[in-house]
Amino acid sequence: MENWDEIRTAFQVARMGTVSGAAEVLGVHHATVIRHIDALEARLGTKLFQRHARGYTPTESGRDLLTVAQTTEDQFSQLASRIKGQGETVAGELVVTSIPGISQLLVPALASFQATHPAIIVRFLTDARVFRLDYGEAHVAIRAGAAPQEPDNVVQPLYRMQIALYASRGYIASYGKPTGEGDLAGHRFIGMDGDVSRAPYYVWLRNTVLPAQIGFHAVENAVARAAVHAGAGIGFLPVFEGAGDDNLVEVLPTRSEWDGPLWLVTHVDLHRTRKVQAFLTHLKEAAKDWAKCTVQPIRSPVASRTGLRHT
Amino acid sequence: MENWDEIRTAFQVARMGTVSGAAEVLGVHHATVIRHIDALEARLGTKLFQRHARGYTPTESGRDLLTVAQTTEDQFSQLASRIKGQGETVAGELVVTSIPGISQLLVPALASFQATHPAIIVRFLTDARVFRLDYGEAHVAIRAGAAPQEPDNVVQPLYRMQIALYASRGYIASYGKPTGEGDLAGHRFIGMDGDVSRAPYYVWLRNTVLPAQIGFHAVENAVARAAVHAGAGIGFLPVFEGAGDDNLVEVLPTRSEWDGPLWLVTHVDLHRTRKVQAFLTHLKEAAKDWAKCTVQPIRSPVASRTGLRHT
DNA sequence: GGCCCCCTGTGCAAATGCGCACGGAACGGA
DNA sequence: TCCGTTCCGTGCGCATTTGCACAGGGGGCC
Repeated sequence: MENWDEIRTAFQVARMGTVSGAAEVLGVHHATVIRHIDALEARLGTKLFQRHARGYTPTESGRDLLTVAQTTEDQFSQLASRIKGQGETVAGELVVTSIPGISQLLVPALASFQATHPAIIVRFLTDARVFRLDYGEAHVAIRAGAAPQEPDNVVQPLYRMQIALYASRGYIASYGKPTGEGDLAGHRFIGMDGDVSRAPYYVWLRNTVLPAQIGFHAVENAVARAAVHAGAGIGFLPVFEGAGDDNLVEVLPTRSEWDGPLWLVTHVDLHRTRKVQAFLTHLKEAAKDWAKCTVQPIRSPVASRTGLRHT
Repeated sequence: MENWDEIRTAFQVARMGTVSGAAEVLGVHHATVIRHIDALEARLGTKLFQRHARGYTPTESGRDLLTVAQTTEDQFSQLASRIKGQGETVAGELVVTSIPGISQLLVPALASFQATHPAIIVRFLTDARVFRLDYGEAHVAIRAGAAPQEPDNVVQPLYRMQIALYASRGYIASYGKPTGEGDLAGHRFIGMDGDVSRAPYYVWLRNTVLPAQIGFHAVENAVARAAVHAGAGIGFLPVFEGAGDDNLVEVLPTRSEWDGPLWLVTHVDLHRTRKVQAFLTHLKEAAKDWAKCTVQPIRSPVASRTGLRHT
């Protein structure tokens, strides 16, 4: 049953009862309609219509086709309205992705967006691998680091994440608190392997302290955070995490060159839809508040337990 | 939502994930597939797919289209199997039409055909007006009189219906029984108006007796039959009706020139289908038995009552 | 009974749509 | 890092499809 257009033509003929009427509805010449019917009947090997001078009367097969195609047309028109309308409504799935490290920052904004638009279903993908917008894996991505350069992606700055050096109270009790940048000798630091190690503050770290001082290497931000809590050394944390944590002491204040910029990335095809636009404005509004307040960190069981051991 | 073929193309792309794969399934060039997708998206004003080098990933709209078109394809393939198969099976509706006067003859054959093929639904149309086969009003028609000449109709002889002159026992008791063709003076006859009056036996009647002798004119065969039963005069009846009726007396025996030929008529488009062929052979088998036995007439209440009044 | 209108059906020319070819890009494996 | 494969995307020439015009036929109305 190939060639669905011929079915549509036969459907209109069965509905109208005449070739001419169907041709007018379909916006084609009546000769085309006749040819479609002839082709379809030849392929099926059965007459769909009784031809006479006053029009075409559907046979049993033709009436069967009529009912089937009627529902098809209904389905298709409903589909068309859904597709045409869904670009204009804020509803359906919204797939957001980011690196896991900033999920604490984003989840409140996602939750409030979902609360504002109940028809929205949020799907928040956080994974070590980068989800690709051009493969349709997500509507919106929040990326950290250098501005993404991929074509067909709309990139706009979202937030400058301030970074500072922190140590746990236990570490300070054991090794003392450095007085400044020049007083870092003899201290132990938390470093990173992998992509994150190319972040400007880790580059600064490798240029400033001896390699042997970096005694703990992680590949995940969450592990580095836990290491700082556990007193394994001095490590970089976002200010929104470190500032609200009683167990942490700011060793060195933020520096603008350490700032981790966050980028709001969308695919150009989805950027103009109302759903994505609504989320972008919502997220940018939320980002204004990130500068004012700090986020209470969620203590993981491991971090809490090892942190308490030092007190 | 015009152009169902483009929906079908988009459906295959969504199913396969690649333009090339869809093109292979559809049996067209992949350039055609791309053009269909582009046209459909332009008409809908929405992207149905995320394009990338490894293929096409359906968006939310594309996935919606996928599910809708999937059911459509299922429906169409089922429809095709039904239509292709129904020409080969003896099932579904069988619409038969005839003049009302010979329904008693046909109904037993229709009933036994329905019993032989339980999947058949018989619809027996008897009406004063002639149903037109070329308008698809019936599959098979049983016509009486001159051989039908309409084009596109397949006509074959079915049966020669023998006609004789009958009177009720009451009429014979009152007016006597004519001894032969020369003894009809003073008797009263039942005549017909309309098309039936051109039947050869009614022509014979008008040529043989005086107009004033035809004292009762009917437009329906059933009325004429009832008039004979009621003793209103001598009238023509098929032998299969008159011979088995105790209330009737044969006034003049059958003559071959009175014979009412019955014709089996089908439309050329339906003639070759198995369903119609099965019915034609069944009916012709039944017609062989019509010559041997007579049909017990169904007494209408009026005919019975008035007929008894004369006894 | 005659006229008119509507509907079907077909030959022919034009146009849309198709296939083909090539270029480009990306992913995976060696 | 290079090469091979597998995609997508586009310009060009051609074939199928479409539109047009006209003929033919039947039904209804006057």
